[in-house]
Amino acid sequence: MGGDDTLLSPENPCTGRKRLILEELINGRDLATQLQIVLQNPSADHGSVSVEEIGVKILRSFTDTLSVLMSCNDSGEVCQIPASTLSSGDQTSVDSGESSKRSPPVKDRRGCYKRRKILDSWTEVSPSTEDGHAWRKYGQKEILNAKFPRNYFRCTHKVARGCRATKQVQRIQEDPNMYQTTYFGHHTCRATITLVDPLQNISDSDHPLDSCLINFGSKSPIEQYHHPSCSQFASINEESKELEAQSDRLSENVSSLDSVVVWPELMTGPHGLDMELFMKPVDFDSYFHFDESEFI
DNA sequence: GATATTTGACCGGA
DNA sequence: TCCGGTCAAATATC
Repeated sequence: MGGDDTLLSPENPCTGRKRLILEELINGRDLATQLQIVLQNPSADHGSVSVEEIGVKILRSFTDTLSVLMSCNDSGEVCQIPASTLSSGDQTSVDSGESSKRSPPVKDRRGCYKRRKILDSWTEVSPSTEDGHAWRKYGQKEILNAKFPRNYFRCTHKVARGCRATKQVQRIQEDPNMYQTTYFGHHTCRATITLVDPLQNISDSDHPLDSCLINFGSKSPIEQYHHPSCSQFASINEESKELEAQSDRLSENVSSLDSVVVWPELMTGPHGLDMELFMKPVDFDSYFHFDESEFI
C-alpha cells in the first residue's frame, strides 16, 4: 500500500515503454530544435532536409509516443467503455463476437464490466467525504463483516469527458464519524488546470516528492497516503472554480495528452529533458493535429 | 425535462 | 460458490 512504484519497478512492463517514450521525446525535441534552426535561417544551407520532412518526423515522433503511452495504459488499466458508446447505435455489429458466449437480452446490460485491477489507488480517512470533486453515486453494497455499507462513486464527468476516476466511501466501524475513502484513477476531466502549478511546485521544492502530498486545506484528512503519481491532481480547491470553467473547455481538446504531461518522472530522467518543455503551456493543436479516434 | 439517487440484478475474480 | 464491483431501470429531486 502507500506509494505505488509500479511505474518504476523493474518488473513493470511499462518500464521498457518509458524508455521508448523518452527516446521518442528526445528525438522529437531534437527535431524541433532542428526545425527552429531551419526556420530562423531559411536562406542557409541545411542540406537536403526540408521543413516539411522535419515536420513529418516530429509528427511521427509524437504519434509513436502516444501509441506507446496508450498501449501502456491499456495493459495496466481496464478500459470500461460501455457497449453503447462503442457501437453508437449499431449494437449487432459489435456484439457479433462476444455474444456467442452468452446471449443476454440486449436491453439488460447490467453487470457487463471488467473488474478493476488494483492500480492507481490510494486511501484517505476523513471526517468528510467532500474532496472538491463532483461525484455521482452509482452503487451501494453491504460488505461482509462491515457494519456500514460501502458506497460507490464515479466522476460526474465520466460520460461527458471520459473521466474514469472513481471512489469508494465507507464509514469506519470503530468511528462512525470518520469515512474511509478509496480513490481509483485520476481525474482527467480537469487535470489541465493543474498542469502548470503542481509541476512548478515540484521544480521549486527541495524535495519534489513533498509536493505530491494532497493538500486539502481546512478539509484535510486525518490520514493521507502518497499518491503514486502526484495526487494533487485529484483535489482542487473551491477557489479554482473559475479556472475550472476555462479548463473544462480546454480539457475537451487536450484530455488525451493528460497522461503525457503529468508524468513528473519524465522530467528527471537520465537524459535531462528540458523542463521548459513541460512548464510552459504549449498549444499543440496549433502545430500538430492528433486524431484521437486512432487510439480508441 | 434533466439530472441524481436508489436498489436489485448480474458478472467475474478469488 | 461467495462476495465485491458495476450496471441500469425505477424513482426522486431540482
